[in-house]
Amino acid sequence: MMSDLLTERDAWSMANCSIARTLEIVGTRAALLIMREAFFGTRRFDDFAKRVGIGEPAASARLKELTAAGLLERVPYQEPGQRTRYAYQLTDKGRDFLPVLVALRQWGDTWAADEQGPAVVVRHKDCGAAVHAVLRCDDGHDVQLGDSFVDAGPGLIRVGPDRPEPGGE
Amino acid sequence: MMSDLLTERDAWSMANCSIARTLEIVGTRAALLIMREAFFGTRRFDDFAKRVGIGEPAASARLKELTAAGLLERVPYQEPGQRTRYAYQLTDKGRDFLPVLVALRQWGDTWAADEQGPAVVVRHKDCGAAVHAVLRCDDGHDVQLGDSFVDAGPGLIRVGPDRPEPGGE
DNA sequence: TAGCTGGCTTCAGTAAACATAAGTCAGCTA
DNA sequence: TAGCTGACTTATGTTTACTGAAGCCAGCTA
Repeated sequence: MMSDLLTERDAWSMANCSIARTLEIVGTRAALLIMREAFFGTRRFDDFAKRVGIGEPAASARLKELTAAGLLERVPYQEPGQRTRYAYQLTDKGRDFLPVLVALRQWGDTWAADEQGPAVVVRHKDCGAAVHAVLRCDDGHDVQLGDSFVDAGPGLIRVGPDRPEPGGE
Repeated sequence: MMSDLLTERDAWSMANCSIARTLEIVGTRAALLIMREAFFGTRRFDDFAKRVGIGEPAASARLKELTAAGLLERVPYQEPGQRTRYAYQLTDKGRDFLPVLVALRQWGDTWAADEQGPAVVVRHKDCGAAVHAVLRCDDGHDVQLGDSFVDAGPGLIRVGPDRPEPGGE
């Protein structure tokens, strides 16, 4: 679980952290639940507010952020006898967020589940079996928990020396 | 991406939602970044505050919540010539959260990346190849984006009728 | 025993994310 | 043209998550 890199954790900066940068966009409860709803198929403003359980101003703010960030797009639609309206729908960028939601749901199902079982299940279109998020390496191996370690990437910013962590693994 | 269930989305309640329940525990930016640091090997109070970039009161509050929720545990340790101190370390419940962080990092690497590439890479212990979160169904098939749909689970609470979503897929 | 240090807690204030309620506006229907 | 509806926006207030600075306590070292 640990590499030598971690013994010099203070030697690198988190200024360039993909997790932190992702959370700048979807770091609120409401934004993540709006993404959940978008995957459930919700498209209309009022429905987002109602189904996420937030007020309209909050829905407006979060939808605007997610649209500006490119996870959702406003597309015009027209129902017969109605004027043109706009629906919020997932872009490719937004659709690619599904693994995060599946992983969150999966953790909740495992560790914070209701007695009655999960409310919703994501299924594979082809076979109908339940879908899970799993870890896999580029060589194609399944990666079990504890079988991975954190390494420096090309964008790592080093800033100074470090002291060792207590205990060790 | 959509099932017939979604055309009756208002017929089910999200009172029993694993994603929402998970976000009750780790729904803040600081809590998620503390979990990131825990996987990086950080164990001491001051280091969490410094490396996450939050104040000590915020670190204290979030660490207390994560400990109470069982993702972290306070374990005593003693360095030579020092008194007994406590370190925060991941429990099984906390370690099982890794796929969420991998998925978040992966999305950030893809869609909000720095020009220089990612700061850190998670690697497989056995082969050193980079680790990714992928979706797989219980029948063992890889699930591509768009090849899944949302279905009712046993814990679904139905509440009333619905109106159709605009547009359709 | 007097400091020093790590690991917090307390205090006071700010900022962000929310709530509720009311208002606006476009354009279809009557 | 007058109302109605969906989709917002605006106004105001509350709650939650933070910040910085200071204080406290245990126990090791001098």
